[in-house]
Amino acid sequence: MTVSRVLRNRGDVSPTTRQKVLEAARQLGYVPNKIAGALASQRVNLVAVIIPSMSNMVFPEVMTGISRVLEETELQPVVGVTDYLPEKEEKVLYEMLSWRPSGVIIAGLEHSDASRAMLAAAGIPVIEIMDTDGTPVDSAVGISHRRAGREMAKAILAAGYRRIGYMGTRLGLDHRARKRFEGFTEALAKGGVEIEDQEFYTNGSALGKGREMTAAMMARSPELDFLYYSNDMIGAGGLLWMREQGYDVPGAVGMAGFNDVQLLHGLPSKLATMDSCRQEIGRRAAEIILARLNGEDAPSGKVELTPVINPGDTLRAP
Amino acid sequence: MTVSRVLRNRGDVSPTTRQKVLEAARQLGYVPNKIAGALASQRVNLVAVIIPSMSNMVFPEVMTGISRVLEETELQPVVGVTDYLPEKEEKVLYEMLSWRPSGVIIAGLEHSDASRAMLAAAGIPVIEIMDTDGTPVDSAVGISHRRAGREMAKAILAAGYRRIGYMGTRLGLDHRARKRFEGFTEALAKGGVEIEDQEFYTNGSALGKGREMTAAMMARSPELDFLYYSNDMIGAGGLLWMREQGYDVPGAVGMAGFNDVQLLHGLPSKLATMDSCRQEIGRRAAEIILARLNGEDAPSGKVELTPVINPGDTLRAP
DNA sequence: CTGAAAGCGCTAACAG
DNA sequence: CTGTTAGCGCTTTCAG
Repeated sequence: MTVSRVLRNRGDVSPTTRQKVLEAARQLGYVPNKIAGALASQRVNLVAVIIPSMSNMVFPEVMTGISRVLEETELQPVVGVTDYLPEKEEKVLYEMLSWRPSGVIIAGLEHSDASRAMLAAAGIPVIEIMDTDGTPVDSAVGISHRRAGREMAKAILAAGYRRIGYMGTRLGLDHRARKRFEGFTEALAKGGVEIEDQEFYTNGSALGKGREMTAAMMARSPELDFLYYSNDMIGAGGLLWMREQGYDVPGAVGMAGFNDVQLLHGLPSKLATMDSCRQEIGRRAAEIILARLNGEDAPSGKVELTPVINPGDTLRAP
Repeated sequence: MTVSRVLRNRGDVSPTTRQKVLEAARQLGYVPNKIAGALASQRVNLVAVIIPSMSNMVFPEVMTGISRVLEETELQPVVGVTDYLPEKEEKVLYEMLSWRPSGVIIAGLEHSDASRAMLAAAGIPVIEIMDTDGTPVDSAVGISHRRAGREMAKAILAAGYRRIGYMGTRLGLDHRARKRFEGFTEALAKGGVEIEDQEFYTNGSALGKGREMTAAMMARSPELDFLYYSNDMIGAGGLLWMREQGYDVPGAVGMAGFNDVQLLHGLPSKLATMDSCRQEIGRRAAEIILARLNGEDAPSGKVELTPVINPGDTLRAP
């Protein structure tokens, strides 16, 4: 009835009636039932955002980008976490899709067949974020991690380092870290260089883990002149340790991480890193969803952003 | 019809029919419409979790606690962020309640009248978390921040420090920081000590902010022999700066923060801090929701956890 | 064990 | 401008 019109400020309603309805609603502490509304209108103002992890430094920034854009609209982000597990991703996706969101923003391009099928069949805009090395179901916004790895390798070689060690999360779980690693080794190979030592970890306090792994690696392979980390947190831990031990960084040993984590900007020494454009990825993804929903023909396909190397204090000038 | 029974494994269905239905569902890529289901059954397996911020180190851990418990049930957490703004909290709450969740977990005890009214009228379990200094709408799980402040003040006095400076977020936005500050000054007053210098900040990179503020304060008030920070991040920044400057910590100047942020465990020197029981808070809150939903008469009222001081390397022994 | 029927609380179209 | 009428896709209840 008219009430519905008032509550949604739709259609023409006389100011008098309008006031009456509004008043009554307030007095009753009325909260509309979106479930019924959604069922009737076949529209849900929710955007499903599916990410591997919450605690990771990368996600909050992506989320900020998404929120910034969505805040000015009716749309609301709803977050689901997969813990990097394909089965869990499938479950979370199923669960979210069963609420018929208006769009999906999902991290990564690697999904189980079932997940891809669901995404393709959902009939809503699907934006895969963070990565562009692969084929998106619909659209993708991110950076090429393979290229990121290559660029870093080139910068390292250009700076004259040759004996390189790598530390990172156990590959396989984290496709983007894996791709960076692949790009990295590939570009090194082109320069005739091979990684001399490597170590992988699964979990633990990142800074502390970085220290431990670095200590172990330098003990094992004292000849190394560069340490490349799959992320800034372990890299920063390693850097702290190296400084304490009195290593000449970046003179004798160079170091680099990945992500350009804001949080670490106050450390005494700044690790070389690469900005992963997290906030912009969030923003762009949300914008594409909006455009699609408005019927505009937004770029279906890939949007590849260009990460920039920040040499910090741990990469000597070429 | 029968299909519904199969998909929910409810009621008696012959294995034959069951198989047929399951097969058909898979082939069609059927994803049930929870909207319709929820409308019909008047039940929604969602728990609204409303928190001030995502990037804050505190939230992910609370979320972990909640997820751990909820994972073994039908219930799913859905997160809303308020940015510490009461108006936004109101909006987010309204939005979430309009989806008729099974329960609400919301940070803090301070809410607008409208928010409290909504929570009270929702007719679902409402758990206010993090804080117990105040009157909950329904139940509360957390620590007493006033007491936390007092305990830290006592420990500082016991260690013999007397000339104390405070740095933290601008009070008023963050009620829990405010309460800690109040408890802190109160206990100091009992010991005949007053804060000699204080500084508040609004935003910025936490470690970096800590450095800046600390530098400014030590320049302004070189007589200080203790620095108390409203959180570990700015405290850690301050500590790094103090070490660089060659201060004798904790000999000449003691320092302490709050939260016991895991992330910082790899720093060269460990700030004295107080564990805020974040994961346990999440766990307990979720458990209460579950118990309530199962009709058990779970503790309505407050559950106060006891934070423990971790002296780290920046608080000398008494 | 399986089918049929009646809504859940709203929106969307259409009459007044 | 305002009321009426059908559903939305499920669950629930009640008969077969």
